[in-house]
Amino acid sequence: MNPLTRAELPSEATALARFLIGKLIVRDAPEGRTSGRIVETEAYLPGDAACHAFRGETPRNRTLFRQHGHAYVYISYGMHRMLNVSAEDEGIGAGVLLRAIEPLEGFDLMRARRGVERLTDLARGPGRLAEAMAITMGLDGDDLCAPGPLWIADDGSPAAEIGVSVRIGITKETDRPLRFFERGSRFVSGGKALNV
DNA sequence: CGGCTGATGATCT
DNA sequence: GATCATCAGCCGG
Repeated sequence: MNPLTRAELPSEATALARFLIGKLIVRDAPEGRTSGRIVETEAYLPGDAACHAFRGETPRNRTLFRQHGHAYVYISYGMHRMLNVSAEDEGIGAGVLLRAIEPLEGFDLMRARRGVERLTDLARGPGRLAEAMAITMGLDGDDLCAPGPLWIADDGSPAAEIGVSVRIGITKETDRPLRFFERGSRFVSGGKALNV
């Protein structure tokens, strides 16, 4: 398991969203380590009305404007946290939403946090992923390319076959093909029709 | 299964 | 005051 450096990450949101499929996200918490293979992402681009950065920088979305490879965390529907990766150069607001992982380490910790047993229910969907990985608002702004509580890595596993679809659950710019996923994975959200 | 709905609060207008 | 990158639970077929 090799930590990813910033230089290895594409600094364009669509390319980064594709690149992250099959990579690892690792959470080192006081209770222990949980990690997973990223199997589903969505890109939110500069000039994209669905992107939180669309109306300019605010206190909430400021990490979207940081150099690519920082964690942008926010709360959705008052209760779910979403984990994103800032995607472009300093000053350009764009991000990649992590929507699902295939759990690799810390199954029981994830089960305890989620309150469910089934492996495929632990981190399928962005809210579930964040809960399983104990993503808190305190992680907003964390550098994913540096040692710390949350980081990304490559385990050298073969490149997955990547499927593409429109993004899920948004109300603007609904026709853009900016959702990426590992084809056929049981750990992808959105139902059978959305994993081919 | 698929479809619908209530929960719930930060954020911005 | 409206909006919202979600989820679990419930209902019907």
